[in-house]
Amino acid sequence: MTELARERNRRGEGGKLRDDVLAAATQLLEETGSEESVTLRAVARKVGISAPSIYAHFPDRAAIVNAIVDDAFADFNAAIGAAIAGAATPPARLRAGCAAYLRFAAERPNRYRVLFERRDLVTDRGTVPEIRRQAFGALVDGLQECIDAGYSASRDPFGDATAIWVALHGFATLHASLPAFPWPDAAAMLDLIVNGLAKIGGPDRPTG
Amino acid sequence: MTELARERNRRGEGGKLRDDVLAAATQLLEETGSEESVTLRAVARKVGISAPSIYAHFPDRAAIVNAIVDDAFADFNAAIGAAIAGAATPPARLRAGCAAYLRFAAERPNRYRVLFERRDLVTDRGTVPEIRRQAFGALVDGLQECIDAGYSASRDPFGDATAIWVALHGFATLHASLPAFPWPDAAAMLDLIVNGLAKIGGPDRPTG
DNA sequence: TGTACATCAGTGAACGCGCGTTCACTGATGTAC
DNA sequence: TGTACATCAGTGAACGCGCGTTCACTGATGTAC
Repeated sequence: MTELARERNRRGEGGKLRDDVLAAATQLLEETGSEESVTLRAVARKVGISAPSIYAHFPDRAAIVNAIVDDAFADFNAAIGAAIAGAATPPARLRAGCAAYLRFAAERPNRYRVLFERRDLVTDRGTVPEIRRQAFGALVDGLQECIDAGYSASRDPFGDATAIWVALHGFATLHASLPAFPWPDAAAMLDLIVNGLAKIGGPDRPTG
Repeated sequence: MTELARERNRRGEGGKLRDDVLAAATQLLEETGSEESVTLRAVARKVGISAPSIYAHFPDRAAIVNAIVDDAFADFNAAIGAAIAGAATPPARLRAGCAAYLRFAAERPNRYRVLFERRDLVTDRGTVPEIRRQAFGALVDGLQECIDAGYSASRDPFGDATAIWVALHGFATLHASLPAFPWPDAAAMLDLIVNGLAKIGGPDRPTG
């Protein structure tokens, strides 16, 4: 990650450059928030190598971006998983997961953008890899838990989880795009979203 | 808008080129969905002029994009306004406005993107122009109407309208980005969002 | 009615830039004998 | 222990591209006399 000066790897350790390239590309993306700014030449400058050296490790530019996205999902899943694990009751777990979602988006907006705001997602072929669906799965499971334990009146956990997701995503992205808007704080927004859409009477209290 | 062949405007009608440039830029943006693709040269090619001619009408590239955004908001406001005007009761008006929001986003996703997904929004200086706040204002008013008429149990129309907005936006953008996801249809989503977040008992029925 | 001229709408070439990618290469490092 | 050599990690120059912007200009059009 040093800029310019960099020692050549020893024989057999050429693979280290791959990690350095990925780290530099990630940093570039987080600094600028723009996928377009992750150019081979910018990455090479940051790592301190020449641009063509990257071809030994990635077939093309798109491969770098793709690797970053999987990394970002891994972080995201870990953050949400940790939050859920730290809460005791089903509704607390649901809330904690959603709170972690908003926290991740607020603290690392450019990393969040990579998850769900990429233009080329539309053209992705085949099925979505498990790593990119994991957090949503946890949301559905969390809501199901709330239903089973009598906290939620939801009769369609998948649909209601989808509604929660779109609201969280909408808040996360608009909040980042329009900071001047008089947003409610994240906790208040979370109450509106979770209570309203997960059909939970009040925080941590059974409904009926 | 003809590609390549284009007759020189008569004297005194040079301003027509401004409209042509704007139309071509808009078309370009709607075709590609990417603001970056609205380059002076691409616009010039589409209009059938040379690139420097644009400078007679716009000081720089950013000015073109800005003009497009205001145009897009005008369309957006008109679509929502018309939908609201066509409904009779307060909750029907609220629903119709939200439905028009999702319809606009679904039918013209790239034009919608221009409204709330621009990266450089963050750097916009000063206050947001009225034209860019109008639709949200209508949403708040619509919810207030529902409260006044006894249809909604909301006690914070501004906050609850914000929650509705983020959910609509989240659905619109994710639906466009991830078409392969098993989305509920727009009407079902609308029910979840409006009923859950506007605190309306059922469609078109007073709550208590 | 004719003509000189100002003005307007738009052109074409050029600038320097950063980009992805290719190609032939260099020079240090480890290994086989 | 010394040395020839294969391999590995990476370089530097070059390609053609599209970009925003500048500059000096052209030629048609309308107007004043």
